[in-house]
Amino acid sequence: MSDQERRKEYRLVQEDLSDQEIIRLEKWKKLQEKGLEVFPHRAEITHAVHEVISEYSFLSKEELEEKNISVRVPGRIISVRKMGRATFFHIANFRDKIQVYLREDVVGKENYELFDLLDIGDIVQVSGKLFRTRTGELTILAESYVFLAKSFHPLPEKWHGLQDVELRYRKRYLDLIMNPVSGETFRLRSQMVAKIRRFFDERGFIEVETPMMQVIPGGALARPFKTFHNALGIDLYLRIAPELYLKRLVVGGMEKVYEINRNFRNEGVDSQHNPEFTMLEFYQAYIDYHQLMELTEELFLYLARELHGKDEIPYGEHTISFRRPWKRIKFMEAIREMSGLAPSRFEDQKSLIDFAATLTPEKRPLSYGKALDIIFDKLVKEKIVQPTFIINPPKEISPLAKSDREVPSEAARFELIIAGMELANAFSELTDPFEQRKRFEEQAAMRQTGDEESHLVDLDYVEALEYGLPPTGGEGIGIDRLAMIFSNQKSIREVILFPLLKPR
RNA sequence: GGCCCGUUAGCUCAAUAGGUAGAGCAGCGGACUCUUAAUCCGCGGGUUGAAGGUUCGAGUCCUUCACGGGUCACCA
Repeated sequence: MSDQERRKEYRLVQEDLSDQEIIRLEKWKKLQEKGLEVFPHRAEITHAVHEVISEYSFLSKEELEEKNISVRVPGRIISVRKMGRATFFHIANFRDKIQVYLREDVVGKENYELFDLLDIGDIVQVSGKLFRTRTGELTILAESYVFLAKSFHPLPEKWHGLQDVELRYRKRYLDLIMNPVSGETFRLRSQMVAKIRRFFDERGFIEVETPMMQVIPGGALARPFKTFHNALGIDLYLRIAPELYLKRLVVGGMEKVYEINRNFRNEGVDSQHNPEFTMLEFYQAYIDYHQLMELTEELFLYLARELHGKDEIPYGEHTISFRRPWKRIKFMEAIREMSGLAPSRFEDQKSLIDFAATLTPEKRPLSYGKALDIIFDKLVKEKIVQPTFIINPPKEISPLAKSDREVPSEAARFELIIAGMELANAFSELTDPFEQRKRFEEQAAMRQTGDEESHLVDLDYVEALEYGLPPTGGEGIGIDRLAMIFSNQKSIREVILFPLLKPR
């Protein structure tokens, strides 16, 4: 058969086949001709790779010989060292690997030669006895092996792994096969989420799921994605936050409630933002935002200890300490102390607003509160490294929060900043239905002036408040960013398995 | 969306000043029964992201486009 005929016959997705791919397809055909099942249905295994390691890696060479342990382990071939009539190779799964020793005098000439039809990347099951090599590595002395799956494409280079960032995101499976650090990051994320659930479950919270598709997207200041329901003939929005639904549940008597789920915001993509991201929101009746700060400190310290066994963790150039108590500083003081602006700049509100306007391309007139928010974001946030609660921001940028009891222009709210990123946002929830309605109407007025991120009026939610929302503290924590902190990653795309990319 | 950078063999990267596109890994053939980036000998592998342009000659210079990374803007 000519190369061209082969290329036509083998219908791989990728149309131009390399020599290496044709060779792999030919080898696979030969396996077929030998009567081997080329797409087997199941494998009878005794251990996964990591189970062999966790159960037996502490046994010495002598102990292994004495115990004579047989295992049947599946894995992907990731490296091969052939020396005539003996071959060493490693099989791997996720982030664990184990060596296999294949000898012609053990498996027989025919089975040994069959190995020539296998390639790096193929998945096999190896049966044999555990032993230690001269250099002490735990190894399976193969007595037999079974073909489980063919890899028709060559894997990336063994030493450097897969470096191309775009390919790592588009073909995450290759990243996971080749780069152990990546597997470790996602394992840590999974454990982190499990620990968060345990933390809240142990404190009597119940986990719920609320609508992702909403008629009025609320609970945050952001632009939504729009979609359409055919049968009902209505516009729907992917949620920007679960907040208003969770508070309806507190009205209904769920006094401690949380949700871990996706939010969608129709905004830019960068190292700290993905259009869909995972958010933890929790609400506890009868507590205020000061008690939420205590709870937040507890949660983060618990996670640091459970995931890393210590109170301080490295993040880039820094060491972040979760030791309590964390710094608390008023929003306005943070701006005065850290923005680098001269004290005289704060004497005149109008000139401050004009200055803030120079920091943003926004053409609309800014309110005083919005101007302060911009100055905080641009000049202050990035300077904060250690966990810091920024408390009492302006009320007008906090339409769902109670006012501070002493300074009514301030909100009973905090934002948690770590490593220059906003990790959490929390407040004493506004429970007064009349005030809530007024705030919504003010937001609606802002929308009239062109602010697309202002909150929409949600009278159904106001009606829920009219039935009585107890005093409640509520908080949202960005799970992706939290995973960044705990896995020491600088880009949100490193902690999201399939970040949004333009289609190829 | 603006600006800067990148795109060369399956992968990781080279290619002085514009002058015949190379190496390592991977692959193929051979030697080799404790190797682990195995080693040794030999061989094949490319529309240099796409399309134009300048030039005797373009991976290299110019223009446009595509995708990605960084940064700024919006935002958590």
